[in-house]
Amino acid sequence: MTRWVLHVDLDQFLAAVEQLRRPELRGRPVVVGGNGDPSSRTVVATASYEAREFGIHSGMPMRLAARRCPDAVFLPADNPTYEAASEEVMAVLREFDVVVEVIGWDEAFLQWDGTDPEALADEVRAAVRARTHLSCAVGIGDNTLRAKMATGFAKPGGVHRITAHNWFATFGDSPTGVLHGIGTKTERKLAELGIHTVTQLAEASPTAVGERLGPRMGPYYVSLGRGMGRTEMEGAAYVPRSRSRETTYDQDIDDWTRVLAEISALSVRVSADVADEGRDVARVGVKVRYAPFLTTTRSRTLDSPTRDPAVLEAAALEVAGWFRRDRPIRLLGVKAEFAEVSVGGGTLPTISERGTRSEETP
DNA sequence: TCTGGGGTCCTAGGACCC
DNA sequence: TCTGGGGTCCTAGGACCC
Repeated sequence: MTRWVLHVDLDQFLAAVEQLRRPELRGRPVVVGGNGDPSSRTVVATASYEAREFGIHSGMPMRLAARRCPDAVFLPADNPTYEAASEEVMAVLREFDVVVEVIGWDEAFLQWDGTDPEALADEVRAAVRARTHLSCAVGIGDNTLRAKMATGFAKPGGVHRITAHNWFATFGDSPTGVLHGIGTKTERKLAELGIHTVTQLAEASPTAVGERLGPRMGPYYVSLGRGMGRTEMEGAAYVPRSRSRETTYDQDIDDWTRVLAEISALSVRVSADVADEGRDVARVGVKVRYAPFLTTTRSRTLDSPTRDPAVLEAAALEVAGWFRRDRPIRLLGVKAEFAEVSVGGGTLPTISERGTRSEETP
């Protein structure tokens, strides 16, 4: 028996769900995102494979997507429907003899001890397809990182395995940016240290990298280069640390009376989410993005934790009052950070215990 | 091509206390 | 007197991910 991690990733999830409930959309370029208006200030959440052939991909501004494929079907994101579809898939996964850790609507890790992970992957794909009519790819690894990276080779709808045996053969010469957890900024900083490839990162001194990139992040990045990841999944229900709501306006806002009204409205929405959560809030934050794209945040710890909507709104308005008012605003946001939570005997860290959290990776 | 929304964790500096 | 060292909390910002 060997410990395996399977990374299950649904193909073009949002577009697939839309094509499922509207069969006339099958085979057509479908773009899901924002309010469905391709002229609004939003980005693509998911593009169907047909749309990807026009060069449309997640994160791309809607306006550009519309220019690349004017005949695509543009749909608003219908989150409740995607959540429900996701729940169905996760329920199928939980029927296997595995520990399921949900990563997002369309992704989950499975922890499994056995001898033939490909056989399990095939069973999982078949079960998901039979029960939900959705297609998924499965990456197999000896830890989370390798399983996740394997999925890139498995898409769409296939299976691929990456372990310590083929890690360096597969990624050794690749740029560090291919690693899950290293983005463009970190890739650039590593390059400044003379570290360009995965192999070079693996062989780097964790301390030296830590001096440039932080005492925890430095050694963590080196571990990524070595292909290290978790082998124990978190099977317990996810407990959120914060809830937030934010809106980008199609027209910049200049009128500060309107700004405060929007902050109130956002705080009401956050309070509703907080009420659903049934937990007290310890800190309230406000985010302001000025035109053209300058983002600032301010926050305040409450005198005592509360879920009282009136107190949360008053705090949000107070914090909003600390911002400069002399330039147009394109985005406003309100965030609530929860006080400590106890879950099944254990306690999640309080806000003030941030930074002392346990290691994620060896 | 002017760049969503909802999250997580880390970093660093200053306040404050002993 | 111009000089400490550690520890915790708070805050703003950074980076990354789905």
